[in-house]
Amino acid sequence: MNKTIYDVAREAGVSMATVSRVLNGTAVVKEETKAKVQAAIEKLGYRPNAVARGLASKRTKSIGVILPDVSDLFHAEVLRGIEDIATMYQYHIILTNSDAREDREVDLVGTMWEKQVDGLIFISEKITPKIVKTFESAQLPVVLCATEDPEHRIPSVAIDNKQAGTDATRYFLNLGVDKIVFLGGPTSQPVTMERLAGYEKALADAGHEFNPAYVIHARDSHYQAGYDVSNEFLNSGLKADAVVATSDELVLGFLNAVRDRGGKAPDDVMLLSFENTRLTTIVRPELTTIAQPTYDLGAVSMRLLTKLLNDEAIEEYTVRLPHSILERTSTKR
Amino acid sequence: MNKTIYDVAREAGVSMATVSRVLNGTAVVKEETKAKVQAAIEKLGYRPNAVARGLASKRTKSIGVILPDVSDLFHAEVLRGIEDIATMYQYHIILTNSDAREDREVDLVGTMWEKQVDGLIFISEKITPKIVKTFESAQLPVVLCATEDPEHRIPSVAIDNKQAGTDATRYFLNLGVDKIVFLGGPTSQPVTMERLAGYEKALADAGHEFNPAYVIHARDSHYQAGYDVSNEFLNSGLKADAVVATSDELVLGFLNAVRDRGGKAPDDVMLLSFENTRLTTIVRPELTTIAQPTYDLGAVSMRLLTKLLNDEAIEEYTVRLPHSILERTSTKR
DNA sequence: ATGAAAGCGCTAACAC
DNA sequence: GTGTTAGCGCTTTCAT
Repeated sequence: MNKTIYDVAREAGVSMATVSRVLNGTAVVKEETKAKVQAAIEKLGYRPNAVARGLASKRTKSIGVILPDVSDLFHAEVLRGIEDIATMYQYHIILTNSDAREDREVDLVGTMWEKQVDGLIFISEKITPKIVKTFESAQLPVVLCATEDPEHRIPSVAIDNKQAGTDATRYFLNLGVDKIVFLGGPTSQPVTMERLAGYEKALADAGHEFNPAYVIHARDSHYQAGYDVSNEFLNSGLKADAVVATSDELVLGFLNAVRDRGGKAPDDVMLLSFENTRLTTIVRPELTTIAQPTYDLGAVSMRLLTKLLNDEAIEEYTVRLPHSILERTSTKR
Repeated sequence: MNKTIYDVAREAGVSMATVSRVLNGTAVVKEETKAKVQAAIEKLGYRPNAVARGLASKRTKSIGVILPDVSDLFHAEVLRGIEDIATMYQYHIILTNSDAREDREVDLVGTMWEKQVDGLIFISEKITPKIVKTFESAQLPVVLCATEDPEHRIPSVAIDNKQAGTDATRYFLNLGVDKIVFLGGPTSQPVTMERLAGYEKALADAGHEFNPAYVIHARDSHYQAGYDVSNEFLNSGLKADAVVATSDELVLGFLNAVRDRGGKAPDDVMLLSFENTRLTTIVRPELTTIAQPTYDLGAVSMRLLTKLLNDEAIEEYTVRLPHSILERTSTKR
C-alpha cells in the first residue's frame, strides 16, 4: 500500500505537479485532466501524506492547545468549542495538559514548535512574563483563551471578570442581602483577583463596608478545596447570607458544608457561581450563575486564531465576550 | 531564526549525521564531540523539526484519539489518562470528536492516517464491521478504549460490563430490595445491553421474575435524557425501590424526577450508577457506583498501544480492568 | 495548462 | 567514531 503522489501521476498519465494542483486547487487544471487525476486517486485509494505536505509547505494544518487539565469540566467544554471550529477550518488539535505549571507550559510551547503547529491556543491561570517571552521566541501565533495578558500584548478571548464580579455582587445587593461571602481560588489566580476587585467595587458603590473575613480563598478551584475552606469558614461562626463563588465546584463545596450542618439553600444561604458548566442544572438546587459562554470562549478563540493565520482583518485583539446572569433556584426564596 | 541541523553541525564542526546521533542516541559518539554538539545546540537554541523527522523516519511520535465528545466528563477523564501515559512515552495526542457517528469515525480514521499517526486510540459506543474494516485498510495499530469489539479482533481495554451489571443488581438483591429499575442508554448501545444482560442474569439467578416495564432506555446517556425518561416512568405509576443506571448523569435524572414529586433518596429510592466520575461525590446524596477505573481505562489503553508500537510482548489483547462497588449514601438507609 | 526539478529538514544506510 | 549521500512524499518556483 502507501501510494504516493507519484503513483497517482503515473496512473493518470500526468506529472506529480498536476496531481498536486488538483489536490490543492492551487492553479487551474483542465477539467478533463482533473477528471483523470481524480479517477486515479479513487482507483488507488490514494491519500496525501500530511507530514510530507507539512515539510514542503511549512504549514501543518495543526494547532496546539495547552491547557491545565482536560478532565476539568470547564476546560473540556472550552476544548470542544475549539475543536469544532478547528474542524470547520480543517485544522487538527494537538492537545497537552500543563497542570498550570509554568515550567511545563514553557516546555510545551517548545515541543509545540517542534511539531510545527501553525498556531497555539493557550489556557492558563496566569500569564507570566516568562511565558510571554517564550511565545515571542517561538514566533508562533498565539491566542489566549479564558485568560488575559495583563498588558494585552497577546490576543485573547475572555469575559470581563471584574465587571462580572460586580454584577454578581450587585445582584445580591439588589435583593437586599447583607452578608455576602466571596469564595475564590488562590490569590495567585488573576481571575479570582479580578472578580474579587469587582466584588469590592460593588460593595463600595453601595456604601457597604468591606469585611475581609468574608473573602475566602480555596487552594484550587475544585470541589474538595471549596468544601474544606467552607467548613473552616463556617466553623469560625461567621454567618453568610449569600455566596459569590468563582467556580461551580467551589460553590457546591460551600453548599455541602452548609448541608452537613443541617442548613439548606437557598433558604439559609443563597448561592451564585461563575462557570455555568452542566453541573449547574444537574444539582439541586439548580445554581444561579454568571453564564460564561464556555463553548464560545473556545470557538471564538479558534476563530480568532484562523484570522491571525490567514492575515484576515481583525477588529479587536482583546475580545471580551458578554456574560449574563442566569437566575436559578439557588437564589430564589 | 529556524536553525537546522546543518547549522548545528557547522557550529560544532561535525557532520549533520553526528548531530543526529547525539540527538537520538542512535549510535555511540565520543564524549568530547557530544559535548561540542550540545554546546552548539544550546548556543543556537536549536530545536529539531518533528515534521522533517517524521518524514524521514516514518514515525511521528503522535497518536490519534477519536472519541464521541470531550466535553463529556467520562471521556475527559479517560483522555487525561491517555495523555499522561502518552507524555511519559513521548507521544503527542491528536484529538478529534466523532459524536459517535459512524461516518465521521470512518472519515477520521482516514485523516489520522494522513497525519501519519503511529497508532490510534478509539472510543465509541459501538464497533461496527465497517469501522473494523476501516482500521484494517488503514493499517494502523488500534486500541479500543472503554469499548470492545464483539469478536475481539481489535485489542481493547474495558471492564466486564455484564458482570458489573450482575454485581450491581445483586447488591440490591442482597439488601432485600425488590423492585429494581434498570435505567440505560439506547438499546443500540452495546454497553447498555451488556449491563442489562447482567441485570437479567442476577434476577434469574435469584429466582426473581423479570419485568420488562422496569427496564427503561433513555435516548442518550446524559442528564436531560435520564430526567425525561424517568418522568415518563414515574408518571406511569410504577413504583421503584432502587435504580441501577448506566451513567452518573442518568441516575441524577431519575433522582431529580423523584425529587420533583417530593420524594427523597435513599429513603424512597436507592440509587446506583456506573461511571464514578467526580459527580458522584459532588452531589447529595453521594452516589453509590460501580467504580470504573476511568483514568486507568485511558492510561492502560495508551500503555497497551505503546507495547503494540514497540513490539513488546503482550499477554492479553482483550484487557478487562477490575471494577468494584463504592458504597455511598445513595444506597444507605 | 502542464512538466521538470529543486528543495523542505531530517534519518539511515553505507562508507571509511 | 564520524562523514557522505540518498531519499522520505510532498509543494513550489521556473520553464515551456
